[in-house]
Amino acid sequence: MRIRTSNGKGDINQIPEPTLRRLPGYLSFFKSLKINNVEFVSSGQIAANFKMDSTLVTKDLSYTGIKGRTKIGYNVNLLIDTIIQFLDFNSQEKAFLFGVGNLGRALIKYQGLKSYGLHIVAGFDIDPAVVNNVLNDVKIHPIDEFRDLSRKMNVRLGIITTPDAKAQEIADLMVAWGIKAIWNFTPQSIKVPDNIIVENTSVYSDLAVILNRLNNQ
Amino acid sequence: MRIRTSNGKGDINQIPEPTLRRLPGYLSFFKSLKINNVEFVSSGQIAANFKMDSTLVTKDLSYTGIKGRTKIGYNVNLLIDTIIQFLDFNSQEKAFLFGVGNLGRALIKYQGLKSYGLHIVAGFDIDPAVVNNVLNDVKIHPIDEFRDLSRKMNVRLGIITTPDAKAQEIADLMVAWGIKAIWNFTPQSIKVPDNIIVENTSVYSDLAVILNRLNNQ
DNA sequence: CATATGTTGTTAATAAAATAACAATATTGA
DNA sequence: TCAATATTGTTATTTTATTAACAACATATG
Ligand SMILES: NC(=O)c1ccc[n+]([C@@H]2O[C@H](COP(=O)([O-])OP(=O)(O)OC[C@H]3O[C@@H](n4cnc5c(N)ncnc54)[C@H](O)[C@@H]3O)[C@@H](O)[C@H]2O)c1
Ligand SMILES: NC(=O)c1ccc[n+]([C@@H]2O[C@H](COP(=O)([O-])OP(=O)(O)OC[C@H]3O[C@@H](n4cnc5c(N)ncnc54)[C@H](O)[C@@H]3O)[C@@H](O)[C@H]2O)c1
Repeated sequence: MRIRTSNGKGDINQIPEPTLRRLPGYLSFFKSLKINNVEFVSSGQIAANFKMDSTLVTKDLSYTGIKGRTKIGYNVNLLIDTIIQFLDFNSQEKAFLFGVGNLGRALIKYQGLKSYGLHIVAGFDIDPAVVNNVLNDVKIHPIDEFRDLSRKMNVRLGIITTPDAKAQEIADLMVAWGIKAIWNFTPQSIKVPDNIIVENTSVYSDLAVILNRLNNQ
Repeated sequence: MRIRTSNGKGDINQIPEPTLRRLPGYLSFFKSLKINNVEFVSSGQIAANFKMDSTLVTKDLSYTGIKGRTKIGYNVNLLIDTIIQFLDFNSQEKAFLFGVGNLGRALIKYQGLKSYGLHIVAGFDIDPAVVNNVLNDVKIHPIDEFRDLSRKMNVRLGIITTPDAKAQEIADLMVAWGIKAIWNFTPQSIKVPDNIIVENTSVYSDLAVILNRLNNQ
């Protein structure tokens, strides 16, 4: 699911975004290999699993700094550790989530995100029916507590799962109170200063691709 | 400018996937313009909203066949209608959803998907606590009713929101009973015959990008 | 021990996408 | 009416990503 977002880059040897996006998929595959007690895996085997070119796998993995062994392949445990390290998936980045509705609740309840580096530490909503609830140890606060909690907790990442129409006002609030990166699940494009990182997750883009493939080929 | 209507496999003028993925974002923007009674919009204004190059906007829109007016821009209503038509977002493609947990429930309950061409017509689960429930007019069935319902309803699209470890077995079942396209929300890569369309929605890829931007620039 | 072979990892070639350049032209306003 | 100009839409160029080619080499095998 991906929409290329502009990002300031000073680093000339930066990892290509397509590579970055493929790494979590590799990781998931390697974890399942580990469960099946597979010790080594070659770029060819990885490529076959994802129906892609093996040289692309090699190139992708080389960005993480991992070394394979000729005629043997890559050590699965090492692959897992290296990718987790490379992607900061053990960083437990703290995040605030705004809009604890259907999707917001699913994200908060989903424990899997923790092993991919994300720790949602608080939710915010305007609906009295959800405010002050606790889901999975995550407390839901009224919006006006954001300011104080932001100061206290030093959170850099904010997630928007409010209705589309509220996305911009929440984004403005986030910027005002020190959020550095915004993960936007609404289809609405939000406007923020250049130094703020924005990542849009658009299931609609995926849907567009699926319908196009179903109907036009 | 050439109108590109057919996107068959052999067609030289097939729409690039990046373009396809951007169209729903444009659509959302145009809808908000319509709400604000904006009648015309130029590629420059669109580009400014998304912080992108205006020629790319022009190119993207040209694939849908829409014509702009020099010095005026594009008609907003026409843009909306044309993109919806182009993306088959009024097709109400029927879909089965497997695994009515946190995420599956959110998708079923989310009415917004209807205006993006998707109509989830039934859910399937193994948990007795959810089987036979009805969410938003969508009934949850036990897995073993899939075969009969599949025959009856002629559904082409299947959604996987089960736990990761079950993704492959559900995919196999789908293929066996005639599903043509699979939308996979698990990080697990699934193996299916070449003629089956697979779209993976990976929030982990988005997360990888966010953490990379936060920590490495 | 020596040779054949599978695999990595690098460099070169190709393909795809984004950006730039620019020509055509409809609209505005003097 | 006519020149100035904003905007589309095409073609060319540049950039980025993928695929191909191949050299290096560790391992297995005879
Ligand atoms: N539900 C899904 O499966 C799904 C899938 C893809 C995208 N989305 C997107 O996610 C967003 C939310 O969808 P949803 O189905 O969870 O909606 P929802 O209506 O269930 O939840 C929205 C929540 O936001 C809260 N809210 C409203 N205004 C707020 C504000 N100003 N500040 C804080 N909270 C506020 C509401 O009280 C509600 O709890 C939408 O933009 C939708 O397009 C949802
Ligand atoms: N929850 C999220 O926000 C979220 C976000 C991103 C990705 N995901 C992915 O979505 C998947 C589901 O996540 P979740 O949080 O909804 O999990 P969940 O445990 O809440 O839901 C899984 C559901 O699948 C059902 N199930 C189990 N085995 C099944 C089978 N063989 N056939 C049919 N149904 C079966 C379970 O009964 C349960 O209702 C996971 O792979 C997860 O990685 C979830």
